[in-house]
Parts: sequence; C-alpha cells; structure tokens
Amino acid sequence: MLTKGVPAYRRIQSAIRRIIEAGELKPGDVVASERELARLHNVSLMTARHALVSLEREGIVERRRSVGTFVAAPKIHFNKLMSYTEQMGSRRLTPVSKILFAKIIENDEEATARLSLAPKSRVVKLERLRQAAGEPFALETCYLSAAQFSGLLSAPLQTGSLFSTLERDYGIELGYSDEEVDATVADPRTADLLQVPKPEPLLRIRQVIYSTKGIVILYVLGLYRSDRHNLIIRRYR
Amino acid sequence: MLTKGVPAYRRIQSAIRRIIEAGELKPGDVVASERELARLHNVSLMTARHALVSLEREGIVERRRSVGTFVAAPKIHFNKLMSYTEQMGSRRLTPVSKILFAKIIENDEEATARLSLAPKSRVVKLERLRQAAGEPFALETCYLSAAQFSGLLSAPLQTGSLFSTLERDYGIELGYSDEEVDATVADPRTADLLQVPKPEPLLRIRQVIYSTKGIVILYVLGLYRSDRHNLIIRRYR
DNA sequence: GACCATAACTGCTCTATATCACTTTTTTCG
DNA sequence: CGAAAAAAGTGATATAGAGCAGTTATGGTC
Repeated sequence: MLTKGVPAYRRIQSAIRRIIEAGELKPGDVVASERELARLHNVSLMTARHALVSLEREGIVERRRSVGTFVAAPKIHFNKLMSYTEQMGSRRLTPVSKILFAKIIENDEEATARLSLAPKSRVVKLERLRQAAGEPFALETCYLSAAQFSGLLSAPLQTGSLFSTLERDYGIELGYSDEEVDATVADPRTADLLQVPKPEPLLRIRQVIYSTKGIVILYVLGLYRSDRHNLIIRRYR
Repeated sequence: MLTKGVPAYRRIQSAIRRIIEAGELKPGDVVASERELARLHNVSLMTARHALVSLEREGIVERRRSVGTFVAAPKIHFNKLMSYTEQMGSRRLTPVSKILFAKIIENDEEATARLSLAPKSRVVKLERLRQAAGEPFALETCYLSAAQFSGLLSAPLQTGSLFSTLERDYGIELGYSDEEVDATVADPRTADLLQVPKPEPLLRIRQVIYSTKGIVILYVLGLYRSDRHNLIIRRYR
C-alpha cells in the first residue's frame, strides 16, 4: 500500500484514539483485535500490530496475551514532558502566570553550565510566578541561549506558552527532559512570592529540556509549594 | 526458524548487550545495521529490527535514520524501578541498611489504603535506615499485605534485598511503580536518625509498586536527605 | 581544488503469510 | 447435568521479500 504522507499505522492509531476520546469505547472495553484491525483498514497484520503496540506504549490501551486489547483506564500523564499551560489544560484549569523578570543577562554560571554554553555567554532569563485556582504555587525561572532566542523577549509570553512559541516560531521539536529533584527551604523573597511561611519546605526541580535531536534548548529551575504540587512519576522494571 | 525457549530477537539483544558490556563497542561506535544483523544471525530483517528497536527503548543504543545504530552514552538508569541494593550496586557501592522495625501491625490507614486492602487488614511493616558511604541518607518504611507476605519477617533481610526476596522466594515479577514526590521537614525522630539539623527539608517519596500483572505488591514511604539524594527523571514529549 | 551527480547504505514502512502458546467458548459425550 | 474435549480466537514471534526517504562517500567534470 502506498504511504501518502502519514504512515498507515499512525492513521490507525489516530482512528482508535479518536474513538476512545469520543467516548464510544470506555476503559475496559475490547479494542478490535490485530486481525480485525488489519481487515478493517486493509493492512497486513504486522501493520495493525504496530499501531496497537505503539498505543500500548502510550498507555492508551492494554494488551493481554491470548485475551485481547482493551482500553486502558485514563491516567495522569506520567513521565510526559508538558508545559505548565498544557498541564493546566489537561485538568481543565486556566493557566495564569505573572512575568517577574524577562531580560538578557550575563555571567550566570549555573545557567550556562546547564545549557552547555561557554561560561560568559549571554542568556535569556525569564522568571514567572505560576498560579492555580487563584493561588501562587510555583516560581519558575527559564534560561535559554541569547544567541538563539533573544527574540523571545518580544513574544507574547503572557498569553501563549513558551513551549508552543518554541515549537511554532522557532520550529523546534522538543524531545525530552532530564530532571533533578530535591527539597529545599523557601528563602525570604520566594516565601513572600509563594505566600508561604518562611521555613516552608519546597520541591526544587532542575529541568534540562532537549530537542528531539538531543540538543539542549532550555533550562528551567522551578520551586514548587509542596502542599500544592505533587510530582508524579512512573518507573518500570 | 524455530523458537526454542528464548525468542530470536531477545538472543540478538543479549548478544549486543554483551558486546557492549565487554567494552568491545564503546559509546558512539556503530552497531551492526539491521541488514547486517539479519545476515549474521540468520534471521529476517523484521526480527533484527525488533531487537534494535527494543534496545533503543532501553536506552542502550541510539538509532539515526539513514545513518545507523550507535552505542548510546552510558547513563544513569532513568525511570528504572530499582531496589536500594541494585542502585548501590550500579554505582559500585556496598549497600548498608539497619532494620529499625519489622512486625505485623493493624489499623494503619494510609498503608492499607495505598495497598488497596480493607481498612483493618494486617500489614507487614518494615522500617529501614539506609546508608551510603557510612552516612545515613534515607529512612524507608515498606508495607506489604500480611496475608500474603508474613513469611518475610523470617527472611534474611539484613543481607538480601527485599526485591530479590519477593522475586525469588515468592515468584513475583515486579513491573512498575507509581511515585508521588513532595517536600517535607524532618520531625525530631527522623532528624535524629538521619543526623540532620531539625528544620531540614527532606524529599518524601511515596511509592506504590505493582507486579507485571498490575497487582499492588508493596507500598514504600521514603524520606531522603535532600543534600545527599537526587531524584533523577527523564520525561518524553 | 570546488562542485555536483550518483551510488551505496541506512532506518522506516509495509505485504502476505505461518506457527506457537495461551485463553475462552462451544460442543460432545458419559 | 457436568466434565472433558474440541474449536475459535488472541497476542507473540518469525519469514522473505519490497519500496521509500534520507545521509554519506565516491567519482567525474569544469
């Protein structure tokens, strides 16, 4: 069969995803078997199988040998790299954030190191206070190479997300992030901004975000109110 | 070709893994291409491909379209469910831990809830102080269903790891864990045990571990010195 | 030497089967 | 009726090919 743009197995995936999202199939329901799918879409078994295996990796369906393929229970987006805007959206909340700082700076040792830049390189620094349900819950500071992204400072960051700006305006495909998590206490300024008592424990996440090609794009240092934020991870053996 | 026990694609995977572990192939080196592998092992292209795709998912190799398959840089075991013993082992450190408590208890509401047991069920509680390089760095409390695992209390927990005991003696295949991470402050007893000043921020990880069949096996509540422990995660877009 | 076409090679998608191991359903027979 | 046997169905593994699209090294030409 001719591959016109989108591969067949991807088209099948999308079709199944659409059916589930439309509510025509509910968690626990049987999804068409490999052989059924193959007949339905006029593809070979291997192609239908390819679609189902990918959907399983995404956590959309579950496959049980000799039994069938089932719609998986809807779950939190474990281990998925998402922007604040996307996270809020997936919970049907409106993202609100206040920009505290947005300038090009020099001589930030940690930022240049995390971004794999020369020590004195100029970087765009963007500090934002994130809110959820009217309450501040996180202070996020983003760093990007100024050589590449100085134009960001004139982008409409109040309204759009940084992720979508990077993907749309700069044509960057974000791929994955490595995150280092530890705990710290709020310094006076942070405590004030997050409206917490001073010796409050905070979750500190240092996030280095890479493009699909493995090039460092972004370093984000986030401080999260641990009473409002829960980091959720799934690990596999 | 006949499948005698181990599938062919797994045998090929193991072979490649062995070569890399033996140091015959170093990070960045080219791994045999799909076609080469197929010829070498007398399998079809799809089978060789299957082996390489799986290895890529494991992070052992990297594949670049039109270019080739390369040995990936050795990395920390991101997103891999590992026991304390295994983690220490992978860094060539000796695991040392002290058992503080090991009994069957009743009426622990959080434990039974996390284990999806009836509220008054009896559970095995196992509290251990973990050390690294001679210093205590974590306090871990494990909970398991007493109905299933009461025999654990007579197992040699000082020497062997809980994971391997479960896998070997109980025939349980551990599959994945869901973890909830936040920050907290050390209470007096914990501060004393971990040898930290009292208002020290700690990383708190609540870990529910499932078998490959998706059955809850274990709940672990861990408190980690944030100056000694870094949680590392990789997220994908 | 600089440039450009080409050939070789790579991973990606796909076909059309086949067999195996396992579960579930149906049928058969005492 | 109830247990055992058979049939149907499922995902997992595998074969032996094919064309596609992208990268890279190789030659030949100016």
